[in-house]
Formats: sequence, C-alpha cells, structure tokens
Amino acid sequence: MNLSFFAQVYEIVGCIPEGKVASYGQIACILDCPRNARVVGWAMCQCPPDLPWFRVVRSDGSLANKDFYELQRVMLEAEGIPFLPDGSIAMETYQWSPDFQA
DNA sequence: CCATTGACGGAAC
DNA sequence: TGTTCCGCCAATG
Repeated sequence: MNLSFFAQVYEIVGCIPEGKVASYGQIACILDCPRNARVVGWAMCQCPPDLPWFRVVRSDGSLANKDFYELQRVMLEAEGIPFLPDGSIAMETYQWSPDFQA
C-alpha cells in the first residue's frame, strides 16, 4: 500500500456510495492524516473522470469554488441529495460512514 | 533542491 | 455571528 495520498484519496472517494457525501477532512482522517485535508482537495483538483469528486464537499457542507459549485450541486441533486437554501447540503444526514474497506 | 500552489480546516479577530 | 488568517502536507515547476 505504498500508494501516494493521491491514490489513497481516489480509493476513498471511489468508495463513497450514491446519496452520500464525504468531507475533505474526513477523507484525510480516514487516511490517518487529518491535516492533509488540503492535499485531498488538491488531489480532487487532479480528479480523474472516474472519480465521483462531486460527492466530496467541505466540512461545512458547502461546496468549494463557484465554478464547480453549480456542477457539484447538479450532480448531488441527481444523486438524491437536496440543497439547502443556504447553498449547502445536510451533510449531517448525507455524510458517508467510512467502513474502512478501502 | 527550493519556491509556489492548492476543490481545506480550524482558530482568531 | 461572519469574515479573515494561518497552518498543514504533498505535488509540480
């Protein structure tokens, strides 16, 4: 498992089921590196087309860049995750429970 | 090898 | 309560 954080992040994100979301810090925590939240986000920037990056949101339940906000919003709504009038999602309800099966 | 960047997180103001 | 700043780590140039 000498995969870079990069690859590990891909593994975690790829394990997120539909209708669920995970925060960058949560993924970093799964990797046992809660401070790598930024690295996770950076890995998402390199997100391959196979990666459901749209299921990854901020700890606040809000999205990141405006450019991706609308796209992410559409993708999440398509997954069955409604957006609050606040512009964020009820991550408390939709946050994915990591099973450590990565 | 050094400097910069980056789709974050939390603490400070 | 909202906004701003710093810190953190890895990858790229």
